Amino acid sequence: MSEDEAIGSRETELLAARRTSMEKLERAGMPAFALTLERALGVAEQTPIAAVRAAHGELGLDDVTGTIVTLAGRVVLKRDIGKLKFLVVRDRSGDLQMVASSADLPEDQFTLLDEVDLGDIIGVTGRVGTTRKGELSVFADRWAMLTKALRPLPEKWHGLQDPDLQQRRRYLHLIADEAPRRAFLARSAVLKTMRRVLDDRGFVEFEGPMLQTVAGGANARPFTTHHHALDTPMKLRISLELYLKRMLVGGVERVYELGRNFRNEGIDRDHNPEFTMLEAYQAYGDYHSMMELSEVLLTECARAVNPIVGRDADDLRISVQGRTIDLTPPFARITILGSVSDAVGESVTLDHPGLPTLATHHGVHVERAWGPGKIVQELFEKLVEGTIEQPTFVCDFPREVSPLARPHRDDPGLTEHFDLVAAGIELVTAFSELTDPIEQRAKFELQQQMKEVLGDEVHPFDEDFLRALEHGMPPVGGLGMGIDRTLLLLTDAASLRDLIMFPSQRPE
RNA sequence: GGGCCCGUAGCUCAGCCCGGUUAGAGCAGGGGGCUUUUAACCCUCGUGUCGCAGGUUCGAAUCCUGCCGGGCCCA
Repeated sequence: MSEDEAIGSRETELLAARRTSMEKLERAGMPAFALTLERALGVAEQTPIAAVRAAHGELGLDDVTGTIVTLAGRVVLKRDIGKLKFLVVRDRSGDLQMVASSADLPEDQFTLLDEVDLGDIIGVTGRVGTTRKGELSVFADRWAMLTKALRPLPEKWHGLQDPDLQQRRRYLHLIADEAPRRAFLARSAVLKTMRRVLDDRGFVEFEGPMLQTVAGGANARPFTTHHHALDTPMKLRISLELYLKRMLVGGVERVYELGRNFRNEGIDRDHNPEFTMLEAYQAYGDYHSMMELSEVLLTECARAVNPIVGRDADDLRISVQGRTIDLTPPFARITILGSVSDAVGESVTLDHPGLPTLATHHGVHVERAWGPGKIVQELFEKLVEGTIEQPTFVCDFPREVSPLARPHRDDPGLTEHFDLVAAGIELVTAFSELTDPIEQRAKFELQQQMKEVLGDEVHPFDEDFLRALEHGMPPVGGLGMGIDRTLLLLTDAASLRDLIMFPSQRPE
């Protein structure tokens, strides 16, 4: 937006005042946008504010040391007493007060401080000490503008409250509030921890294609686009699975991908059109191996996130939505049929003749095309999933609803498929993977028939994936873990939008 | 898709129920003062699409309808 498009005279006036300050600085020979700290101030390195605090925690009142430091950061508060000015500077590690006295600074340097506004990024060199009230400060010998802010900061006490603006102008939210910074750091900690755990176990990180001609591996509407050079429609991936399995066919026995999936569906507190998933595959493992891996991944991520959100690193009893969730392994193991049986108060099996009636009785709308397995899954989601607080492996999903999992070793009507649920949130889905290409084709065909009957969009399935399976994939355990949902649990956030710095939004 | 709530200055919010001077405050900003402040303080300065459109009325930020944007809950 150019300045003449600014709406409202108040805003125009604020912007004009900052332009005027900028011009005054430059007329006085101080660039409003410095090249480097060294060029501006003659010092190459800033001292992190946390380091200044750590080194000078024991000073009493009115005690100025001989230690010279250089701070660089954003001015977040300014108190001007006339011949004495107090500015609070914020860097990545914390806040520290700068004291500027007309007695210590050259006159032109002191006068130019009038042109420093809240939000400007400055550099300061001076002695570390305390004021008469004991506030740790840097007593400035010289300072320089590093970057002039041409727009004002949000309200200094209440910050940026409008949830829409918090997301659209996340840069301001990050300045005004520590919550988004914690969310950002927690995500980084989770990603780093997952890579460490998997790398230590011999897994190799892989990057599969995001642009695909067939978007498979899940049931979701894809985003579509067009590749001009190939003159062909393309889709953004909805899952990582099918390309990781191709790598297994190719002989990579332990492989994982941490990456973005895209689903062209609704937005709410736990859905965003783009979201981050971990998928990991371990040859010669099965879903029991994946349970152990899930436990390690979740607890290690908790230890990494804990210090960021103010818990002791090893505290695995975390508070989520007012309840205490104990992440200490081993997690509980239940079966989906057992849990649904408990919820309805009678034994539920896949050959239970009254299943549709039972479901309707419990408020589940039953589609004609649904078989018993789908009804059981719906009953589970409606009656059980949200009530599971402590981390629990819900095991042995019906074959009908789990097209990529292998049949259960003890019951061919079920699959070796578990979901890990905690605080009512589904965190992990894992299988003993289906390796039989004939069975896999039959499953895909069944899924398509179901969609046709329901009138849903039918997409062709991935023939090359089936060809790869026909070349032979070793027995393999695989898991998919939602990173955003894991963060929702570990940071006790209210919504995914608090954890995704720039969530999908309507254009401004 | 259904229900409830919100939208007033750059930011944070009053005012709306029960219509009636010229729509207010704090922060930020302009001017002035102040050598120890801690959201500094004191004096002073306001050209706002009261989300948009329509309606009711002598009169609408305020009541009604529709729309747009956002939030929470449910599906």
